Amino acid sequence: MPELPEVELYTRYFAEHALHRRIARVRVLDDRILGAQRRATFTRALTGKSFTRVRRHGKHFFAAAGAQWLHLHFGMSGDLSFYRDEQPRFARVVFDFADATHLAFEDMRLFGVAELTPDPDAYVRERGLGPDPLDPQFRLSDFRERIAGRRGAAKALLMSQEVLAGIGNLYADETLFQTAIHPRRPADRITPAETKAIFTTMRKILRTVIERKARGGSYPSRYLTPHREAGERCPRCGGTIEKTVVMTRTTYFCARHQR
DNA sequence: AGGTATGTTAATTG
DNA sequence: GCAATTAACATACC
Repeated sequence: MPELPEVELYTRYFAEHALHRRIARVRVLDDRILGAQRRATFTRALTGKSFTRVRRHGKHFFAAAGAQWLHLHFGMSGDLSFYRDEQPRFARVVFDFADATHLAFEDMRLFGVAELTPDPDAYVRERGLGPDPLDPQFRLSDFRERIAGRRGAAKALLMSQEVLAGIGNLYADETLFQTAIHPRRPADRITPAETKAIFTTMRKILRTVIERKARGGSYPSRYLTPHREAGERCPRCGGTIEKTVVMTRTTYFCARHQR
């Protein structure tokens, strides 16, 4: 599930519950979640430490502990659960704190990763991740430079983590819906005005969704997201929502106002 | 039973 | 050679 807004909420959740508690024990319940790292390396580095601060870049989460950073990627089904008694069914890594509370990293489908990294900035650089759209340093001019020369589908552009870090299938569709751009439009046929609209609208969407979800709310009714079903009425123009596949991903759009 | 799922990457194609 | 596309990954649920 998680894209940038959801990972932002996980980050806040982690900061609220898991910071400054002594890690008495680290339990890895399925080694496949660790990627290339060895279990002993992972558990040894974190045991006895405590998480002191958190960071997020796109869909990537980092928490400082001692000299290392815990890096989590939530894949398609990752989630966090802070609890006292009931360990979640799909917990893959559990941090047992000294005060008898626990934080579980759950991931049913195992596309996620839990690992250590010495430096989040270096990680982002080495991975070639693009800027976080909500970073105050991120400018329209940066965005223009990053998309220059690209020819693929508009949707592929927004979903590329090298262009921008954090947009996935859902918010790519939502951004294109609100800027009236067809998901298959070639990137080199997006006008400068549309590029600016994407830049502004995308960030507004991310901020709005974070705020709404933080208060336990749902998506605005004029958004595409609550109408992600073929045959639904478009809340902007009254057209019909269509379902198709773009770059192997299920895509919803309004064939009347998205061109 | 089969298709589907809000992600990433390795492999393949153009 | 580089950019764009596709296949593969693992698992539960409708």
